[in-house]
Amino acid sequence: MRATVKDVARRAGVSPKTVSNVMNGIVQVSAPTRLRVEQAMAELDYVPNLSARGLRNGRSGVIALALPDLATPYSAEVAHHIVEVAHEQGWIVQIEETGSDPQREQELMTRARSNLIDGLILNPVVLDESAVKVGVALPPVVLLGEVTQQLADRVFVDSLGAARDMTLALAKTGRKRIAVLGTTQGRGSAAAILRTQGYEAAMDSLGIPRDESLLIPCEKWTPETAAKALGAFLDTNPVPDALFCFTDSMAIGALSVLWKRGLRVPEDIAVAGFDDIADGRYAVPSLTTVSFDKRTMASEALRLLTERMGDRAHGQRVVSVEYSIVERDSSGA
Amino acid sequence: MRATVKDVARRAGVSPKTVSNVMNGIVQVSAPTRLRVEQAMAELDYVPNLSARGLRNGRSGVIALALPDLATPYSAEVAHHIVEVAHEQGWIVQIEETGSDPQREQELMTRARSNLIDGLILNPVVLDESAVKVGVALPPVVLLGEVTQQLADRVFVDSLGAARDMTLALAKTGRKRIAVLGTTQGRGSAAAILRTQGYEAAMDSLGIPRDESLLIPCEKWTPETAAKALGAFLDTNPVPDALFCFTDSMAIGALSVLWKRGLRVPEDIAVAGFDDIADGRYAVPSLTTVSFDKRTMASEALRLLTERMGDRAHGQRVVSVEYSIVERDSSGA
DNA sequence: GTCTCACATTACATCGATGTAATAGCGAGG
DNA sequence: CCTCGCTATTACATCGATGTAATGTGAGAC
Repeated sequence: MRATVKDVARRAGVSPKTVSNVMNGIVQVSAPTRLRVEQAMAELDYVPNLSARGLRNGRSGVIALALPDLATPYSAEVAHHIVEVAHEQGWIVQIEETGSDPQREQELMTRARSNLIDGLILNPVVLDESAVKVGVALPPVVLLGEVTQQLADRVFVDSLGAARDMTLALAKTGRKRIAVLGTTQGRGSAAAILRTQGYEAAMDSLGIPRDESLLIPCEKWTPETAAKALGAFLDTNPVPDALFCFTDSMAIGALSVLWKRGLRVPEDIAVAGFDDIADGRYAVPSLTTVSFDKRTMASEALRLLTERMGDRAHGQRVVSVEYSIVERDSSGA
Repeated sequence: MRATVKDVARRAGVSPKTVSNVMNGIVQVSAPTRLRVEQAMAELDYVPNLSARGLRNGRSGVIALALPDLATPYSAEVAHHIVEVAHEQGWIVQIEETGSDPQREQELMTRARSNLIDGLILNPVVLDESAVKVGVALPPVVLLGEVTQQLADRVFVDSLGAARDMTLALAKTGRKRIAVLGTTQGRGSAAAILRTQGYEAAMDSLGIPRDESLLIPCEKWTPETAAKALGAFLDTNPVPDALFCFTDSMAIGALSVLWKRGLRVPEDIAVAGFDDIADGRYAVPSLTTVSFDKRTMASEALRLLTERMGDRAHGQRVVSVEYSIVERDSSGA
């Protein structure tokens, strides 16, 4: 059986509450008593029961991280940084995948309210509208990325500005027929809309007439779907000068298709992505992309969350993470 | 304030225990009573407090997944499948990163014993020896992958066999100077040792004399380190016919270096990896690799874990997941 | 009509840690 | 020497859900 405060107390010859006081350090405990208790804890190999503590305190020390799909390189990198930062601050991280299953969102919210978690970092992609349920009965929530409605604290990268700057960077070398991959028809994700707008803003400012046919739709932002979408596009359209993919994952799928078709990157067509995932650096050719510090993103998200948990925050706060255009071989800089 | 069993009981005109009985369904509850209780739960938007339940039951419904680094594509894919399978079975998953910090392992074990988790799935890489601490006072543990000592239940892919088969597959097209990337000097990870042995077994059976210089060491299995290691190798050695990288991540780093040096894959050199990560399919050229079903791996790991949690398991059990050689463009099949 | 027996329901205690309020201990000032 | 006042420590109740043992309720058998 595992030791409890009671056991430690008995061994140290004090009351359970004194043991608790030693652990929490809020109430004064005399040096000799503290020493005896600490020794007893060590001897019994005492480890506090977090369920009991959570029940009593109403806090569990656990935060949840909800992402669409952990296997996506971008999500994985974000998760990595959040877990790392959270651990440094003593938080335990629970993973929730929202996937494509809309019911999962409901379960997630239910679980979020089951008191096992003190806060939630949510990367909404499919579930913009579901986030509406972020109500008063829920623990604090921080959103990651672009959204259509501002419903909670949020950390994001300026998709519109970044897409505009990337388009301008591609145009810099004289390329005019610039296509984008990843637009959505009808109501799409906030990121898709904003990145498309950024692209169009850049084309407008360059004085290049808009060409609807250069908007290559791709609902799911994966290499598979991107490859398929680009393949279909190339079957019926002339090759553009440049291709701006809305994520690096899509760009990797695109590079694969271009290579298979014998199109040289960047000679025949420049390619760029968004997110600066690790794989882009080792793509063939290495991928030009929109880069930002995911570590900063993670620590800002955690800061917002913990501040709100401590009731030291009011109103909805928004933190923008700086981005930069990183030009690698795929755009022939 | 959130509703508790007491509130639900009051509203339904029954005792708290009856509410509990309705939820757990072990004790018989008459249909009308059950209905009243369920209605009351719905009206009050009742959600059970998992801390309280965990305290009372000694079970939290949470399992931990410990990986070296969540940002690694392989780890991310494994995590994805484990989270997915676990969620289907109603488990909550907590993520722990063991990283390169050896002290993290200790914290991990401590946390594992804090009763917030009912079981642990551990992917040991750096921490073979630390797993020794897997003692009686710990919750059930399942190991993922190769280890040097059999310390707990385990799910793995036969690294030696797979490495042998891959080497044979590369040799099939007449290639004789086959190098491997990812060997370790001195005591390395179990996987590194076994894959090296598999390669050597294949070379022996082919009657090709061993050539120590073709063992390219690379301690950390990342694209960065692989690229560096391969670059250094190529600076001082003739180009081999084929290169078997011990992970797909390393292969991706390798492809990048080969391309930068103007070496054509597979014409000048065939390349293969191990793990069948999604990116490999979209590498340029697409990557030949050792493939296995990660979903099966995940569900087997969870099966072993839950069986042991239910005391329905004795002795140390080992499950081997089948692998296959998938030949894509990088080996010119 | 009464007695049994089976089953549904309840009162109470419990899991482990900790806040609250009361107590014990001790030194200084009158 | 006694009281006041401060600090370290303790006893007890509490968080919410659930197992245990006891109680209540009904149908069926004689």
